[in-house]
Amino acid sequence: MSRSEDSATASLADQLALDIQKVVAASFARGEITGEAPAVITLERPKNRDHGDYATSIALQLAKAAGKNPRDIATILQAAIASIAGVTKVDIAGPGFINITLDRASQAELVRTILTAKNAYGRGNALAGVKVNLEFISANPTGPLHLGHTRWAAVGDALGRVLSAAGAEVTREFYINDRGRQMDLFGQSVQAAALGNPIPEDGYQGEYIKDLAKAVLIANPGITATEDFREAAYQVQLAEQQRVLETFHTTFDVWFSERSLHESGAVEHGVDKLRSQGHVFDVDGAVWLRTTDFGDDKDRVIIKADGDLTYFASDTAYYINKRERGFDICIYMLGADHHGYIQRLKATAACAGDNPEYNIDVLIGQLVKIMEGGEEVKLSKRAGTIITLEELVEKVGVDAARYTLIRYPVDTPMVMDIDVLRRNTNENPVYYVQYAHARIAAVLRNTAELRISANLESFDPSQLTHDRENELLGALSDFPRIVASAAEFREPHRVARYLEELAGVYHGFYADCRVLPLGDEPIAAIHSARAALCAATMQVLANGLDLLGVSAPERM
RNA sequence: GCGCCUGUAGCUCAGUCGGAUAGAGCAACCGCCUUCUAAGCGGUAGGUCGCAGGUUCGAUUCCUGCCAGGCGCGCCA
Repeated sequence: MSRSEDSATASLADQLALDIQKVVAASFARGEITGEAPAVITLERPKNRDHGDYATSIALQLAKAAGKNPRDIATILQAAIASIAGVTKVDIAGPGFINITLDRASQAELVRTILTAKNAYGRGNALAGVKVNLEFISANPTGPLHLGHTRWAAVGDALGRVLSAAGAEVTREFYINDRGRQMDLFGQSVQAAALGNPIPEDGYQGEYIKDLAKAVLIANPGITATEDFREAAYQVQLAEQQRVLETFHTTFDVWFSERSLHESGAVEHGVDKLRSQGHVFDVDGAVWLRTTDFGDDKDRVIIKADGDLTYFASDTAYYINKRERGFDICIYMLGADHHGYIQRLKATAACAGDNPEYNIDVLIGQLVKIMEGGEEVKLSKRAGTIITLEELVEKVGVDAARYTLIRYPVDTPMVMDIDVLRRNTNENPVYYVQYAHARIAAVLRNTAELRISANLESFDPSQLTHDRENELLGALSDFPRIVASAAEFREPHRVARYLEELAGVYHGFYADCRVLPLGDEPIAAIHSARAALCAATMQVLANGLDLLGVSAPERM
């Protein structure tokens, strides 16, 4: 990543890595180490506190090419690393790890960085200038949003925020499947319900169809044609989806209608474009795309022998349309039952002359199971036992629902236990994190009352030398790279896990480091330094929760 | 049959440029509120990282094969 070049935002760790790189390069220049100098030095934060603030395994990596023992390499570098500004100790451990301990006061300068940057702390420029189209949910407008959609509503929205934080220009898009057989069945079902006829065999059976029928009749008295029912019900259902998503704090920039794709001639345009790239052919009266040129199992039909367009035709046209609207990266978030689409979508991109490794990114979300009252709630569309987004929110609230859905990687199936999410204990991680935020808010209310300054004017970093303070500073310093990696890997759950870690570290600090003076103890520099550290922590918790679309309460 | 995902503590799960003694929460057990929010903190116990090979200084992580579970393979949408 290119962040390290930017000295204004370079963290202590980035700076240290650059300094070590110079030290290593100098050693190569003097011929003390032979082989090739590494292009970049990676630092890790050791799990064990005894291993210093940062560690690098560079000596182990260089040993073989240099024909030396890794510990000898480490010894060669030791003194020079120790002379880097801010480094207080360099130890060689185990097979040749170099463990580096930094001056605590210089680490505490981070508080200044955070309180100055405020809600910009954590933002980066790894994706600066990149236009991203983020498509998620894309439900049929033929019914309420259910549990599977809800996972994407939470994760997709959070990913959008994370990508923006990494500097990308993000457009969130919802593709409305408002065309084809499902829509017709939908229209017929609503019509039948409105007229009191039996709903067609393969139609929509859910209870909500009756409600839709009622709403449609009230708004359009005298309506009779199937088409009119379809259109009226479509508008009501779409508006309903939009309303529910709003309550879930998930927003879209573009609601893209599949119909508009056909009406605008985008499908023909897409076929032409693919044909001009040489990947379209005709067999048995149908028009095909040779996706097998790019790893798909079989070629795909775009236009059927009877002249109708396949669903795949819309997909290809839509992709090409996105690219022509100027998006560099098109991210698709699809359900587990669509994993067969990855190959053909990537092949489509390749057929269009794009780089399938860069221009298109398909994420597959696995299923969500629901537990309630100790047993799994069986979900079946046919039996009408689907759980809707709205019902989930009624049961557990927006924050708990969003947070829980986001904190797991999407490619693993997950289980939501409704009973746990209703509990206000730290079995429920969202409360654990929010509580840390509220707890700090309470502490800062108290410091303000005692006129203890949490301001930077009076901030003295040399006060923060306690192990707990140092640990907290270390956790705060991780935030920017967590955000960057969440964006890079499209994994917003990393932010949630990080927040749990940070909250835990804060709670530990709180237990051992008193912020307010005890009894008639006079107010001293330590109190205000700790107050500033609390304020910095609160800022990072708030920034992180904001990336997840979860509230950061001041009182609980 | 082919393809995608998963297999880590009793349970739910973290753990990506391969790194040191594999982590968290819950459940179990033992402690900590006459001064900041106990929705919290500290401690004990709990593991053949599905199995078997391979790659190397080093593998839960990368590769191959196998076993188990979930999902999907239409000129349907």
